[in-house]
Amino acid sequence: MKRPSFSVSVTTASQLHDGIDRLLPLLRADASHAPAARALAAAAASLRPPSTFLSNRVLHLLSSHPATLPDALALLSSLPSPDVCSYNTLVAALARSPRGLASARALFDRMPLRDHFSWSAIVSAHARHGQPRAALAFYRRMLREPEGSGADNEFTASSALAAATAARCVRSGRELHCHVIRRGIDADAVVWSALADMYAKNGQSEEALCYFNMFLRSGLRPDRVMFVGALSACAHAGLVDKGLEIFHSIKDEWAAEALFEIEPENPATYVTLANIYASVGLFDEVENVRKIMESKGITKMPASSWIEVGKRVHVFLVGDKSHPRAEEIYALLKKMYVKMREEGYVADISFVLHDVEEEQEEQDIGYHSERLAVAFGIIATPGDAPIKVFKNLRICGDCHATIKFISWIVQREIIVRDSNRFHHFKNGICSCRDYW
DNA sequence: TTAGGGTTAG
Repeated sequence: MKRPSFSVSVTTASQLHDGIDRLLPLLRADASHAPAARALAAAAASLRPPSTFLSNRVLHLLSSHPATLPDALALLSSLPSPDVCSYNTLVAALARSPRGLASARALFDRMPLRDHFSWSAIVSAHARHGQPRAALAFYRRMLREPEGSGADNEFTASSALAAATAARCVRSGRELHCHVIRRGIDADAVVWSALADMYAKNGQSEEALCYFNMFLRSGLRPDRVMFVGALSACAHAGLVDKGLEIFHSIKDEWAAEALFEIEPENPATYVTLANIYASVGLFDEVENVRKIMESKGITKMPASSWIEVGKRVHVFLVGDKSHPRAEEIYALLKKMYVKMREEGYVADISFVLHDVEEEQEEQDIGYHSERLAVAFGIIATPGDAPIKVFKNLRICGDCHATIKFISWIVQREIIVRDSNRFHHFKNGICSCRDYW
């Protein structure tokens, strides 16, 4: 396979910055870009006047792959007075490398000054390298030091929580949880994930799932780490149904996003995604999808249904009242709904995308175009003829259930051809047997 | 004015 090529022929600072931006992802993925990174570093070193910002970015570049990490260390020791940011870059890079903990620690100890970046790097370094108690000790030391109390934030706290979990130290974990609340740094997605993981492993699955719900309530999309936490909470507590529900929502989210790669211009792609968001209560995301469609000028075809009566085609939209016999149509549907309720039927409003009051939702769904067409068919055609309705989009689940019911009440055969297939409704049963 | 730090089953 052809590799993206990269050549260095840069002179100005802005060109060097641009070069770093382009080279960083390449080097991360592939050590064969190491020579290019070294050439860029050499060019940056010869730049006059020297720039601290640029040399720190070069440090970041070189430390992004184990192959050039020694170059980064050499560069650091060649700098006359490396600032706190230069040190932090290397401490974090060493902490990421498999055997770099001792060197990270040595460098941390040598630092003339430390800030919250330094502390979170050293705490997470120990947690990551299987030394959670040392990580907690660093966190406590940080809180004691004059420079350290200001360094206590979401980053250090999430590392400390993970360390308490790894150390199986329930008491430290609880203390940290209280501490985080007192400090007001508990409104953070990564802290939530760390807390969820901690409670899942403490055997408090309900508590763990609270954090998953926090993601949903706050309109944030749970990321892969949160999903892992929520699923393992379910696994530990034997919450099979809840676990499956979460699992399916992941699979649906992944599939819908893959659709954008394949068919970014197809309105159905957006509608599918919006439906999935709506089904898990992420109404902010539903609204976002709508806005994206609007900004791209992608419009969804409005749903319409039609029926041929007396050599004329009668077309209906949702909530349509323009038909001359609209009053009779709505009266008939209302009568049907009363009967349905008597039979214990409850409208399934999950098919409505908007986050509005429930009653309004029931009304929206109650007058979908296919029902209007079916109702018109009942009042406008003789009692023994089948009612044939067409719809440009797929029939909705609640309409499907309703038309089944209507076919039973009025004892008429109703045929609905939607964008996917034919549905033959007779005696309260559909030919698709509810599978379509 | 920039840049550097966090959470993870099986």
